[in-house]
Amino acid sequence: MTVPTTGRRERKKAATRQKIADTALRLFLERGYGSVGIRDVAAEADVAVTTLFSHFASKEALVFERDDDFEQRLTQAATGRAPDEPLIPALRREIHALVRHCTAESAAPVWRMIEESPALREYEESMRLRHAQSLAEALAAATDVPQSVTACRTLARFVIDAYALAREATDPQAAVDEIFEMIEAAWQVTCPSVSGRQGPAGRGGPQPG
Amino acid sequence: MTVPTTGRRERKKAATRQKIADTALRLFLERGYGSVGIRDVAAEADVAVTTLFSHFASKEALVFERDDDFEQRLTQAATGRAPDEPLIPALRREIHALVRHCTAESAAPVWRMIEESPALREYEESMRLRHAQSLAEALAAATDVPQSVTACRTLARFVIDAYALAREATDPQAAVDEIFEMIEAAWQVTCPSVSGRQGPAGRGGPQPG
DNA sequence: ACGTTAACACTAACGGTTAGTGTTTTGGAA
DNA sequence: TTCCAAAACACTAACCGTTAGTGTTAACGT
Repeated sequence: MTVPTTGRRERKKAATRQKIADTALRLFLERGYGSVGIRDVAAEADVAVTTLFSHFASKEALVFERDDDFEQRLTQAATGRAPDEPLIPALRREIHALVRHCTAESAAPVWRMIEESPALREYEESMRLRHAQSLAEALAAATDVPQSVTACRTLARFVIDAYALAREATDPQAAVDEIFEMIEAAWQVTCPSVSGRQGPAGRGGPQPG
Repeated sequence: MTVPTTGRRERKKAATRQKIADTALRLFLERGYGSVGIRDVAAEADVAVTTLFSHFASKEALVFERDDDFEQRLTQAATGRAPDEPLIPALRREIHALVRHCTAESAAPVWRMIEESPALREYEESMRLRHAQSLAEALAAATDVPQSVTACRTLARFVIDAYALAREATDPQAAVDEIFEMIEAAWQVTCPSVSGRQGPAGRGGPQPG
C-alpha cells in the first residue's frame, strides 16, 4: 500500500497503451483493417512489435480496447442496482444504453469496420462469451431469489444475445424491448412461486428453498 | 444432371478429404492439437499443404468436419416436423439428441481436446453463430404463426444457447429441459393471441397480421 | 479421341505471434 | 544519494497458419 496507485511508471505505461490504441484505430479507419499490418501500427506508434503485444493480446484486441467497460457496466447493472429495482428491467435499461451507445453516428465507422471483417466479428463473439460468463457469476451472486446455476447462465446468455441481436435489427431500441419481453417471460418461469406476472414489482421475496 | 452424383472423381475427392480428416484427428488426439502442425498433418496424410486447405478452410475445421450434419438436423427439426407436432417440443427433442450424442463416452476425448484449446472453442462459437442464422431462416420460413423476424432470430439464438449451456452442465439432459421451459415461455410471449399459457397445444393458428 | 475442368502438387511468401536476449527506466530501500 | 530489483521496452529471428502463383495429372462429357 506504499504506492498511491498512480506512479509515474503506471502513467507512462497507460500513455503508451493509449498511444498504440489510438494509432491503430486511426490507421485501421484510414486504410482498412485488413490492409494495416501489426508492423505498420508498431512503427507508426513508435514502439516495437513486442511492446505492442505486451499491451494487447492480439491484433483484434486493438479495436475492442474498452471492452472492460462493457463487462463492468453489465455486471454492475446486475449487482449494483437500487434495492427496490427488479433485476430484468435493470438489465434492460443497461442494454438499452449500450445499444444506443454503439449505434450512435460517431461510432458508425468503427462498427462498420467490425462488421466487414470476419476476424473482428469472430473476436467480438468470443468476447461476448466471456461477458456472459462474468454476468452469470454476477447473477448467481446478486439474485435475490434462489435460481439454479443453469438458469443464471441461461439468463446471462440471453441478455448478451439481446445486445447482439438488437444491434443488427432495423430498429435496435424496439428490438431490445421485444427481446426483453421474451427474456422476462423466460425468467419468470424459473421463479419458484410467482403467481401473477403483472405485479407492480417483480421483487417481493419469493420464498427461498 | 447427366452425372449420378457419384463419379469416380467425386469418390476420390471424398476419399482424400476423409483421409485428411482421419489423419488429423488421430494426430491431434495422439500428440495434442497445439503440438501438431498443418505440415505434419499434410505429410502424414500424404498430400500437399495446399491440397489440405482446398478441402478444409482452416486448421480448426479439421476437427469439426461434420458440422453440416448439426446444421441440417436442426433446420430439419424446424421445417420437417410432423404437421401436428408443435415447434418447441420438436426443437427440444433434437437438442436432446444432439447433446446426448456429443456427451457419449466415445466422443469424450475429442470434446476434452476442444475444451482445452481456446482456438477450437472460439471456432466452435463462431460456428454456432452460423447455425443460429440458418435456424433463424428456417424458423421464419416454417413457423405457422407470423412471428417477427427478431423473434425468430431470438428463438434461434436461444436454442443454440441451450445446446451450448447444456453441454457444460453437470446433468446435460436435465439442463436441456430446464432451459427449454424458459424458451417455451419466451416463445409463448411472442404469440399474438394465446390467452392461457397452459393450453394443450401451442399451435392453432393465431391470426396473421 | 479430345478438350475442359478440377484435383493435386510444389515453391515461396505473407502476416500474426512468440522466444530469446539485452537495455533502459522507475520506484523504493540502504 | 546510491544502489537494487522489477518491469517496460527494444531487437532479431523465427514459428506457424494461410495464400498466391504456377504447373501437372487425371477424369468427365462430347
